[in-house]
Amino acid sequence: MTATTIKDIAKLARVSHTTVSRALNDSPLINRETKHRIREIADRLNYSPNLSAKSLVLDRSYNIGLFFSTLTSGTSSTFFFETVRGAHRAIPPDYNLVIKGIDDYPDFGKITNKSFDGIILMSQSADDQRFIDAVTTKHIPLVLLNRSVDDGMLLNILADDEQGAYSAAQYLARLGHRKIAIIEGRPGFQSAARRKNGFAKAMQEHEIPLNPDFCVAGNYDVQSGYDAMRRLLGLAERPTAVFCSNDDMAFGAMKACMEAGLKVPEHISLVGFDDNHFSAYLTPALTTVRRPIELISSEGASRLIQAIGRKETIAETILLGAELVIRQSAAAPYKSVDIMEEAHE
Amino acid sequence: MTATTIKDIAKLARVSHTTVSRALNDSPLINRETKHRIREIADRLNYSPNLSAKSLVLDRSYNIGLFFSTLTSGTSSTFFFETVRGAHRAIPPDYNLVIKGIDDYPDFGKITNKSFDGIILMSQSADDQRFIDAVTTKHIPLVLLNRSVDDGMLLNILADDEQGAYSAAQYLARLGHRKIAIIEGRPGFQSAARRKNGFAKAMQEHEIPLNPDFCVAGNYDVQSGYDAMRRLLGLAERPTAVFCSNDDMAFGAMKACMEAGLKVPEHISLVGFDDNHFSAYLTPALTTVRRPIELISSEGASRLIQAIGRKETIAETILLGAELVIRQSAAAPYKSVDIMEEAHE
DNA sequence: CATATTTCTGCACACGTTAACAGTCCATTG
DNA sequence: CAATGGACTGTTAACGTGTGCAGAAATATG
Repeated sequence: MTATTIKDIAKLARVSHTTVSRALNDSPLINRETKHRIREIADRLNYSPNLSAKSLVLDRSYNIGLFFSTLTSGTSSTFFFETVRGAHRAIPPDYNLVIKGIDDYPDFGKITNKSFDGIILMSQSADDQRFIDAVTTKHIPLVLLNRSVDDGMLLNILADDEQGAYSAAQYLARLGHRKIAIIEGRPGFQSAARRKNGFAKAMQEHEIPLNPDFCVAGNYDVQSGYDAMRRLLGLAERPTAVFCSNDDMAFGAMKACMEAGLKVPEHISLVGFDDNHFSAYLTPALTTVRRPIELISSEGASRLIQAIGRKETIAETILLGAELVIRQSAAAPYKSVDIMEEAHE
Repeated sequence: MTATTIKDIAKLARVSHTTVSRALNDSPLINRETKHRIREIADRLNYSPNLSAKSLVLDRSYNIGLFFSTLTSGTSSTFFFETVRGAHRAIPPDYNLVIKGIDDYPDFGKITNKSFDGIILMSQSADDQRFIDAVTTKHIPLVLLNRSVDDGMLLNILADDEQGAYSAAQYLARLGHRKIAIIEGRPGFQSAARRKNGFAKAMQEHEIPLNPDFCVAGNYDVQSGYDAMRRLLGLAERPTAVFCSNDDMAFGAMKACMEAGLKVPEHISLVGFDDNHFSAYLTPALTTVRRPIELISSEGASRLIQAIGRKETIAETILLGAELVIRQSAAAPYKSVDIMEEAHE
């Protein structure tokens, strides 16, 4: 009934448990034939080592913590799924991928180098800094995804949000838009700031002044995109194009447009960010920016595994390119088309 | 540098490590003042118990495995997210929620009652049976979500798919539709079969014969919904309403309709299943069936925790109601409206 | 043949915790 | 005053592994 241990195997093989341990770990000290014999017995008994005992003596937990700022809200499901999947893919099967929210912990005392061999933090808020400090002072290997902290001591991996937003905004400008609005991301999230920066940079290069009325708040929720769009449509002078800081908000925005009787992209152009699972299947299909979340996550996980093996920490910031995906939700502005047509005639 | 242990505390408090252990576990054997003194020292040293050592002696891993059939494909992100979130919510913070795919394991030898205190299986395929057998023969507490196995020994928790599909199909019939098609779920998935059953039952009650041309295959992907719809639209006699076995496929189907110049719900009615995060924000908003995934998962997790505590297994099948959410993607059929209008005049 | 060397195996302990059992001390009882 | 019992605390072993060191056996070396 109780699980078989190396001692059971030792008895059957008439050797000491030490020899069994060595044989199963393929130590060069053990005779080939003895190894063979022991392994066969182990197989026969369906032996599987007790991880707790191993952990205790080897000082490794075989746990990799995948932490999110919170699991209760503010995370989109596609984002979550891709992150988990990326990490899962890169982690050897003998490790446990443990999902946690930072807000599970009243304090970080219980997080020790015994409980996690390494931690992947999918960081979504500047509030995570306390957590980062706690983890680094305990010398637990850490990779930080999605946000950069130029601590000089951390491995950061993130999408180039600024460049991504820049290409999206530039695309709108090149289509001929001059009245371009932005629905911003959740306040306090670094990604929100970076995307706005990229947007602003493109505006500046095209010599389009940043109209404060055209910069409306959002929080990455579908609903907030809907609300923000209604505010924009209530303006005396409406924008002809809107850059939404993520796809969820673009969904909401599109809904608001349709309710107002506006056709996308004929009357108003929309661009999103993230390339959600569903974005290609909207009508019109959403032009957006693809952020390689799964790649970020898997890259982070495999670097973490490496760092654990080598017992060294690497400090570096890696930006993975975000790529504009052109579909149907953005087109040349109404007016501009008229003007061009008139010019042709 | 090395973490503090109860022995360190013992030295400082001039007691034996046993006393420390008892004090920290709030044993009634220890004097109040002694407890106090010891706890203060423990706090001061930021003591946190070594979980591996605890696990070894208590024979509990503090790991709860959350298994999916696979993590690489075939799982929708909202489904995944809600499942994880539900389990996470119900599990005490000192447990680790470990995410695994069944297909991570070439064989199940490494899954022992030492590695998991309990297992939650979000089962999506009949192929999971081998896994279920392996887990139960090892006497690891198990709850089975989303599928039922009337093994007599298992706790099953799932949505009442049949009833849900039945209400959706009945709704379409009551709207006046007679030419109703179904886009089916992934072959081999029990949910696919149950939904089709519910659909068929409603058809039967309304004395609508099941037209084989109107039963088209899908696999729960957006793309498969799109493809299936195109097949339906290519039929000589088109359906006036389509029940899609999940929302993802409904998305694809809606896209196909629009491309064909058909308006939803004016020309064709669509109903989905799952109530995805985005379904309410489609245009038209999708009428669908809400399946309480997060509730299923959290209910399963808390029952599992209970079972682990009491060291007993409960065998039961719990069906949680799936509820029709009426929005805008289904309406009375074209023809029927005309007929009714003529009758009124 | 004696000694040195290589090859293999076992003893004993360690990891950090819990728990059965055995004391110790003090107060209460007869 | 001895005996009994209650309230604590300590001794010791155990959980299942891995590892330094010592030792045995086999082989090579002189």
